[in-house]
Amino acid sequence: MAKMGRPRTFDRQKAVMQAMHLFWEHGYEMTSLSQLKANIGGGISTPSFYAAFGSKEELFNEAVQCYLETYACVTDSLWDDEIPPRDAVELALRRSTKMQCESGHPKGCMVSLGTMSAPTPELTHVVEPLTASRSRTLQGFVRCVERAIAMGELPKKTNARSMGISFNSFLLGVSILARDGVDASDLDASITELMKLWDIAVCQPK
Amino acid sequence: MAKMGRPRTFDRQKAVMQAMHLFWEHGYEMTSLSQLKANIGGGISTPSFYAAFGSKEELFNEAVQCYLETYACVTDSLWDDEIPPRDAVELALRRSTKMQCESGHPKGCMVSLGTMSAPTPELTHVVEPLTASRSRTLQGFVRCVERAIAMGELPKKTNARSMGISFNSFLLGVSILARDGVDASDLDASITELMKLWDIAVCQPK
DNA sequence: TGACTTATAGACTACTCGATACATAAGTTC
DNA sequence: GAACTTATGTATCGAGTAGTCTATAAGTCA
Repeated sequence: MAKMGRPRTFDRQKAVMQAMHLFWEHGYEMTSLSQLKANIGGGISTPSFYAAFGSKEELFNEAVQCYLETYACVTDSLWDDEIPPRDAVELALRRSTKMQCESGHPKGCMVSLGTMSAPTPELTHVVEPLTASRSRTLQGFVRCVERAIAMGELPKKTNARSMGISFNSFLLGVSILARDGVDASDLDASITELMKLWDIAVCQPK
Repeated sequence: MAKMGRPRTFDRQKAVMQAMHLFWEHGYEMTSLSQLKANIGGGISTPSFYAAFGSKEELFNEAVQCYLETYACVTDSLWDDEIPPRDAVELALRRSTKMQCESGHPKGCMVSLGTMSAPTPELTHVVEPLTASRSRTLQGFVRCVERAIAMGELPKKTNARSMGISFNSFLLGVSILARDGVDASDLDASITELMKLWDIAVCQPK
């Protein structure tokens, strides 16, 4: 059974993706309704926008959800117990960095850059999914180190949280460096450096 | 000789500092004139604002200059040739991280977070001093590694740019973690981890 | 004192923000 | 066909944006 009523003149799912790119680029507050409307299906009117998405905030939530289900999956390896923990960490770093430098979408990570997306206290709840995602990624890095300790790959005295924070902080910084135009190859080479942190921890006396 | 004309009712230098804190917290675009006016000397009028500072952009420039001359000095060790290069890197990381977590001012680094401060192309020139400062800090880290290589502390085959990017990316990430409320002690411990990157490079075969 | 200089306060400009009312167009269902 | 449902276009809302105009207050200098 087909849907009733006058059909929409634009592709709603495509519109959410376009909105995601705008929010990714400029953040929540700095992306205006005019921008969003202009970039959806070659330009739509205000009532069409509200009929389709409810409000700017609701569209943002959809856009964030869309990001988390697609681009943000580059760090999924952190929760994959079938991958050796060192590989899981390295894979997350390399995949995320590669994605952040890709062309075809804004540079950097929408989740990381979302820190400055809603600077006022009233808007904290809007970016809550981004905050939660950052927290989850940090936990993912820590988890991999803990898994390596449990497996006996890393010594028991290894400080999992400190190591996790090191990897995570590096990755957060990549968003800013990618925005500043640092080459993907340079960032990838620095991951090779960073992974030595893991290797030296392996050699540490028990 | 005293200054002519009606005296200002607020401390101009203090006002620049207050503006700096606001821009630091919310970024350039997201800090409104109303906020700035309300937070200067217990509240000033619009004409007073423009008489004293010229425009929002000019005040921002002064605020950035103020930041660079004060808080941003935490990384000065990177250019101090009297400090051994490893110490210079560690000092920059620890001082900056400590500063970013201090109370009494916004969390994180104004320069790092400035990436999202002016998301539109027309505003690129406004945040240019911040962009330049980020570039300079990256060069500072690379420079320390190069200095260590020249001194024979690190092997000649060390990739200075990769190592520099690793340290710098970590430090950029600290701004986001500090905003997310990660403890200063946890960040400091992760610096201890990160510095092992240097020590393993020292042990590398020539 | 009077001329000069500077800062102040209140009112106002043109513009953009997110969001809404109302009438109409374009489909499906009966 | 008529009833129903949904999307669209025009016009508009009140609030907030950065910034300006005009008049006045408060100081220094001769």
